[in-house]
Amino acid sequence: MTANRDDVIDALTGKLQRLATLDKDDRKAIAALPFTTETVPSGYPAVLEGARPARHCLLVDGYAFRHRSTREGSRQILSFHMRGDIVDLERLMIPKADHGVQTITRATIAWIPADALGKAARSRPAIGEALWRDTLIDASIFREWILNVGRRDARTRIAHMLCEFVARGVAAGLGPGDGFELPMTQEQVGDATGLTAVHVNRMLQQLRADGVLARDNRVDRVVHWKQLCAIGGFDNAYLHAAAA
Amino acid sequence: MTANRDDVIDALTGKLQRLATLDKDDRKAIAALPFTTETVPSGYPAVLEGARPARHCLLVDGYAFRHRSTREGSRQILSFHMRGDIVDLERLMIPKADHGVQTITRATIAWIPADALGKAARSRPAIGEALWRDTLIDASIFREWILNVGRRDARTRIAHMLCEFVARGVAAGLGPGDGFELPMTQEQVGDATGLTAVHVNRMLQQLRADGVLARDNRVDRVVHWKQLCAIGGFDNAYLHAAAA
DNA sequence: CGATTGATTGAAGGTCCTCAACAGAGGTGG
DNA sequence: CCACCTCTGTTGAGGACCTTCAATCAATCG
Repeated sequence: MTANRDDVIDALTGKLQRLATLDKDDRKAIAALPFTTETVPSGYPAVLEGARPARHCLLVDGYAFRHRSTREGSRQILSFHMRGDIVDLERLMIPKADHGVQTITRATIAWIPADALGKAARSRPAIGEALWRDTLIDASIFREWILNVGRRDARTRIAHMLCEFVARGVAAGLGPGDGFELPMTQEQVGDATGLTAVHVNRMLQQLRADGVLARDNRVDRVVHWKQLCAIGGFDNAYLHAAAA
Repeated sequence: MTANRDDVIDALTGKLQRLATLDKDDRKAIAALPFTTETVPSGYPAVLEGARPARHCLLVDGYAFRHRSTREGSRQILSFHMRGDIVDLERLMIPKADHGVQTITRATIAWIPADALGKAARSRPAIGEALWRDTLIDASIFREWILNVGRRDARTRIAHMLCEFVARGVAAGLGPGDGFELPMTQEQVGDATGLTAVHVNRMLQQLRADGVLARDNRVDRVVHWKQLCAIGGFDNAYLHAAAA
């Protein structure tokens, strides 16, 4: 959990080279990026809705999510994030945050000054391309979530969301699919899927009974990822090989 | 409905200059873009899911939507589109279409070769910026739809979706908010909101009884946009002034 | 002019929500 | 070091929102 400089650069380089072909100078430009690191507890509001921070939030360790709320105050989680993700990349072009970011677990964050990242994107085309592609894959994931929340029943919906989470975690090098630990609470699963925590609880119990999840030590793990994908109707094409 | 060259350039320039400051050379580059136009009937599948077309689809007249389906075949509409929208911009960076595009009404389409658009985006930074910003606003709209489908009840949800549609139509210069004509069928409203056509029908009748919509000649119109926004809890901030 | 599309209505039912209570783990403060 | 509180998960009962199925009607289309 300690944040050394190499680890931060590794996280970012690893992510970007999955998105575009980087040459030596691109890597140098990434390694030259200024940043400051910070370790924060779970539930930490890294970006506030409506703010205009002049820095970007790179997640180096731990998990986070983006969220928005209705007028009445019910919360919707929009995406989950993990190592290597810049959780507020859209502010390269849109200064005002239209949603918040919060950590799920204790997390290590690297703050990158907005102008430095923007400059890298502009001066190194491959970096700009990687970042743009990242935002486009983000959008593709949002589209899948609209489908997920709009048209799948609770069990399928939860399974699908978890499959994506694992697929992206595997791509980020956080471990194999089978055995992957799920860090989010049942309430967070509910907020991500448009369900109540109570109903999520009952569906997770079904998934455990089906043998695709297992809970021990107060933590759920995926024990049969392939079957979970089958239950969720998960097809990773929409991740566009950013999580192959 | 006839597609003359100026009208196409107008549609695209009008859209892009809402997204970035364009100078004379930028405008020239836009005006120099090659394209072919086509007028297609309603229900025309402009882009097929899974295809890799080498051209972009600029909507010059009429309406369209993007859609995805679950394994079981239920369809979800992901966004609506209108004059000036390039409905498949993400393929600048992502070659394979992960969703389809279909017209709602008879429509005029301008097909722009992918390499020409990509070249314009790269050689003219302001154009690249406008296009990137457009995709990011797109993503912001997707996020709002996740919230809409996940956390609002049927009546509010439909009202919100219609408010956005009108707001974007007004921004595109298609008319004033009050009196704005809704071109989509009730089934399409259902597919966009994750509801059945039957329930949409009942909710629309409520909205008519509330005096915010009126149907005549088999077409619904918004007659009290401001109140519709109030019902839908609509706040246009997430459109980021692309539709002020 | 039959067939199709879109809108409408009614009845019945199911998925998911709301409300409520409780248990266990962990953290906190006296 | 224990009492207390909070957070997360769990269970049960009842109900509401929305779906499903079905039939009808008007308008458009080939």
